[in-house]
Amino acid sequence: MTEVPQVVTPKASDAATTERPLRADAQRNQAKLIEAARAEFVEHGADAPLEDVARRAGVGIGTLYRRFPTRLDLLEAIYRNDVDAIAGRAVELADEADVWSAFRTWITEFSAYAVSKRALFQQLFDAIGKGSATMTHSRETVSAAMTTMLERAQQAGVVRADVSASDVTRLVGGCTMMGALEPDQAARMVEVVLDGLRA
Amino acid sequence: MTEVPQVVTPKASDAATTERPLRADAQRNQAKLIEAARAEFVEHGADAPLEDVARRAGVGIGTLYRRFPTRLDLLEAIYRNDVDAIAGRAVELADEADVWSAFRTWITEFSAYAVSKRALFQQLFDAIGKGSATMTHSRETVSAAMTTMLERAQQAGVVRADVSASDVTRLVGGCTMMGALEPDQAARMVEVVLDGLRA
DNA sequence: TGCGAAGTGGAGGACGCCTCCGTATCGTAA
DNA sequence: TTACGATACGGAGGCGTCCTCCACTTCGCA
Repeated sequence: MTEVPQVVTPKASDAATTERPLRADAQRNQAKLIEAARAEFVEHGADAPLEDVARRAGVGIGTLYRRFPTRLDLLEAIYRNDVDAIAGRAVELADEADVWSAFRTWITEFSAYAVSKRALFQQLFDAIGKGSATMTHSRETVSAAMTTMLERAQQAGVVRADVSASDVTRLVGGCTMMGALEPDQAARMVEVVLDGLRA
Repeated sequence: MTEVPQVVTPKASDAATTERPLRADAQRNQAKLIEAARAEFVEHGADAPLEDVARRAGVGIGTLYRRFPTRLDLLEAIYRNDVDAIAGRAVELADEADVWSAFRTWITEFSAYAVSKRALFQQLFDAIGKGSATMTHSRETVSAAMTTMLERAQQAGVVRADVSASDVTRLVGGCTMMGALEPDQAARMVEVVLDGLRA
């Protein structure tokens, strides 16, 4: 219900490291594992048995462990995947004729997603540190998407011109990440922020 | 180093429930278990084997499980214990001649403790919910201690009069609980707050 | 001092974690 | 197309932790 991401981008080898790409079957399995893990973690919490994840993905437990040596690696992969999906959603929404509605939709989806995964983020964040490649990637990706959405909305004159992308990120982040809020309370706060942003 | 609490108050049956008190040996074991669990969790993280906790306490694993059916129950007991210790510390400090120094010490210790256990709290909080007896007890106890410390400091004229206990709690809480801060960064923020509070 | 209630301890079954290596599949070069 | 090394797969099994269960011990009241 608050699940935004579905897009499984097999992800071309990103960083500088010159590793040869995964074999085709391995790539398929990796994608299946991420998908299965997401589903399993949603249904049974973030410490569902990894054997169940492997079974659901239709691969052996050994394959899971080769690709994701720890549970955290799996969580990290899901997270990256989700961040990419959120950015992808911004691209999709860029086609919408109603610019305000597109902006509004994106912010709402983004924050709903953030709320639903707050505890998970905290855990990841604590474990891998804010300097990690994943966190940098996440910051940059979200920031780029936010900039795109915001600039379009500002050029169309539906969002006030005196706020920056980082302001908006901080505002929305503040509504969703701090404290243990009820989802609908966070949603109300986001409504207020959106109201404040509208030109 | 950031470990404030040592006081193990065996805790008279608190709520309304008319349960007969624990037998003396059971009470001793309960205290030993809490103490051992605290030590074990500090040394090996919050998912140290419960068998080790039992061994360290010098009791059987069965005894541990009878008293604390889940790991969370144990964490909860430690937390309650700690909250009581912090409140106890406020009482101790009420004797200090230098009122400002006492206030400052208490706030510093309080926040250092909060920072050191932030992740744990988050976990507990998410698991048992803010309406739980433990959380209510915690809120009330801390609030009472804060009120005591603050009023004394205000009457002595060392802390500005226009702030309430809940303001201060929120300020300090804000420095310590939000985001994944480095301990010394949090400490600096607390310094700033203290500076702002001084009359 | 005796006796029932309360408490204890730890063996053992269940279950999840993770490794290891024989087998299968891929992809490239001829 | 074949052939062959590199790459990847699967899952049995060893290990460690969880948690239950119940025969035995201890407490504390009369």
